[in-house]
Amino acid sequence: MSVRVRFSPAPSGELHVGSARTALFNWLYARNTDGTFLIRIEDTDTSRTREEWVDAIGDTLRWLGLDWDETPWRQSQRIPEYLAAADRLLASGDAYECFDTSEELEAMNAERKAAGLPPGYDGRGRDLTADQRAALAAEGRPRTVRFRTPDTGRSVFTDAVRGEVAVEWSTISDFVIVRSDGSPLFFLANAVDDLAMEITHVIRGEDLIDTTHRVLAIRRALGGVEAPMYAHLPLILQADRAKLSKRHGAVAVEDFRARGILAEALFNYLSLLGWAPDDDREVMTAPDVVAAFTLERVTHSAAIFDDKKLEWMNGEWIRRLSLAELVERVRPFAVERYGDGFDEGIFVAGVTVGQERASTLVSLADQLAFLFAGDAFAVADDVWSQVSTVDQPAAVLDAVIRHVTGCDWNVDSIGEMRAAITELGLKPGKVMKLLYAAIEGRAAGLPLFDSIELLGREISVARLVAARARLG
RNA sequence: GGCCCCGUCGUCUAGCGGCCUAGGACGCCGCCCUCUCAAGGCGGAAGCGGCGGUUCGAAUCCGCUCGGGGCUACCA
Repeated sequence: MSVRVRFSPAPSGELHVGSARTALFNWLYARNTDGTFLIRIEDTDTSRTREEWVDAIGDTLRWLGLDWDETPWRQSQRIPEYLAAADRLLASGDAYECFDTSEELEAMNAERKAAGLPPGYDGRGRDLTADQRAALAAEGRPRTVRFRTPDTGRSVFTDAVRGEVAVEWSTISDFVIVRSDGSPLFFLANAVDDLAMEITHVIRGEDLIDTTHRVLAIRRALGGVEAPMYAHLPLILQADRAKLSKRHGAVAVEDFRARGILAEALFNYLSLLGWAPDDDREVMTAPDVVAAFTLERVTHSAAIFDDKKLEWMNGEWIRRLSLAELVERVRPFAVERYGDGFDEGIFVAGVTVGQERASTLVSLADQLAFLFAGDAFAVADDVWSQVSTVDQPAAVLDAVIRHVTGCDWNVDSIGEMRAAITELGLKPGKVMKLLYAAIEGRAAGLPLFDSIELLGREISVARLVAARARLG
């Protein structure tokens, strides 16, 4: 039987890295097994769904390199299917109608809490007669449909990464599957669709592990024979071990993209959060990961998202890109910043020099600022006060100005300024930050000699002279 | 509170009874290279949560305990 997996995002915001990791693992499994990767938009909660997010999530998945195989399913277009399923459950007695108001339910839970009982529906609507239901409905009370869970016994399923997972049915009370506004809930839609889509493997976050029992119960009641294999992935946590949230920096994939993280790097990094190949490889291409991916090697414990390691990996990928490719990746960030003074030749030369040490596309684009600053170039006060404290700043600048004014115009000749500095009895490394600031406006940046060559003699000398003048 | 899942360096992980005086990577520290450094090279500190068992032998198996996370909605 061919593998069919699905990624089912709720379009209530941008794609979260946790969701992206779930999508990625589904995709990896499908590609590794030559199976089918499907998308299902879970938009039954109309109050939280926004159409723009549907497109945005698709764009993000494509950017990450995750392609899907068939037209995405939309739960909002399948409401009649879910309600028909609910009717069948009603007819078979697996579900029943309830007419409790939210106030009554709140009061019920308050009572249970006071009595030391866990919260949950007490089953008060289970045995209403048809007449009673009609009467309650006539009162204008809200009508919901609840699924009837067993009172005894255990629910057991085998998870591909966790093994056997079991829970007592007595701890799961009857739950709502159709809201009072007539719309279906997650559990129902999930069971109906996994059946209809012939999903063979459900790969998702561990936060959903407890819902599996309920979805599986509905599935069985609906006549589903063979259940899909479930695989619950460890959660991704932030540094304080709490769930990833917007309060703690970037959590949306688009945030990383905007920061200049490469899709290759995020793909690679996310692959290694909760999974590892059976060797020491870390920097891996998508085909490498696809070839090595198995559910058996998915790890069990929650993983903390390490931004530092992501940045390191991003640098690795920046170095692996061809120059032409890197230029195209940096371009939008550079155009955004230097639109007016943008010069293609200078830009490409700058990226060439910066590729070796950059960690993000944004940091690389930022380092190019001095090349496009023109007459607006200035060294910020805080930078200046930090770099002007080197030994003999005036003598250093005088010597360098003299050198740059007269030397041949190539990197090696420009670099001979080191000798001029040494002659002053100084170690070049100790005073270079002054020169970096004078030329690039920052204490550290693109390699200086290349930068001076790129800038040209006239502008370079002018900037050095300006710095000298500032010393007084 | 109840239920479920999880527990190897700060972090991601390798490990599936002897190959482990626990390996790799990020980060950190030091040194080197050197024109800054966000790159490169070399080296270092750093971990099996705890307690009992099983066994000739346990990071690996079992129990308890402690700790972390998740769920407990007319969200998904």
